[in-house]
Amino acid sequence: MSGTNTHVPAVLAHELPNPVPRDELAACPVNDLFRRIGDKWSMLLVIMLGKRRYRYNELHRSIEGISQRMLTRTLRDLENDGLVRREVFPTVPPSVEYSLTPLGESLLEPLSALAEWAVRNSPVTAAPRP
Amino acid sequence: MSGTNTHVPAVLAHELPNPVPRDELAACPVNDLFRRIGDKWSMLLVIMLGKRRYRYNELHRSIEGISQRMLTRTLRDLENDGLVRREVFPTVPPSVEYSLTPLGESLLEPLSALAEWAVRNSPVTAAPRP
DNA sequence: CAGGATCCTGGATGATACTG
DNA sequence: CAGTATCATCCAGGATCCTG
Repeated sequence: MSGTNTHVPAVLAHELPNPVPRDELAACPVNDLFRRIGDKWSMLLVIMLGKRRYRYNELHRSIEGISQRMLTRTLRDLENDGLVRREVFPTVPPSVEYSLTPLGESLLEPLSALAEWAVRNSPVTAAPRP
Repeated sequence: MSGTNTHVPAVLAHELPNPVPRDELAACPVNDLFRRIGDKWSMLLVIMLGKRRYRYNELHRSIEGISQRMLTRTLRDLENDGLVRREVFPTVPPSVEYSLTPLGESLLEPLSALAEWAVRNSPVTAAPRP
């Protein structure tokens, strides 16, 4: 992380064109990242897999409220994004293990900065939205 | 705690109960933060207001594709979350200026860590999703 | 066990028109 | 200028049933 902080990172401080075109918006790595892991379950899965590897039904049982459909879809997306590794063991019945890739592990670090901020300011931002 | 974990933040490394109950999920500051700024426009607005203060229509013109409805709603939400300050000047016609609160400014910092990660790994994660 | 296939709904977002 | 109000739309996500 940056010791001497230039608050705004280069990509963000970088002059935004005026008006900000839709393509530019879609191309922004930060917005892109958020669109990928900003959904309902991605973050939680990255966090859980950051602790240890899990099997499919293990995740399904562990996360109350997630549907099979969404668990599968989210894992597939994370896999396509290179954050999660899926390993199939040809046993009978089959078993599949999920874990973080090195890229996924590396994401935990900047996530921690955001997490710490969120924790530190949770009293402030805890107010429910209308 | 089951181990020494350098990169996983306390709140994340913290033992997740099994199964993870919905309340716990909703109460997680990180998930909560993402639910607040993880929408389509919040991030961009925080970033833009991190550079300078803007007036309403100035934002409207600057951000191609945003509707008045969403601009207003997003600004209101950010204001309620204490990230954005709204100042009304009783001129005729009225003018309203938006800027970041100190809290909003402080968010730019951890955001930068995430942004740097996103930029550094954008080639990897740039693959379009199906 | 680890999914795939379908159907369906609510909430997020957009479009448009109007106003103090 | 800075919004509000209303209607329309779209899709993430859930529920359910099925299978190699």
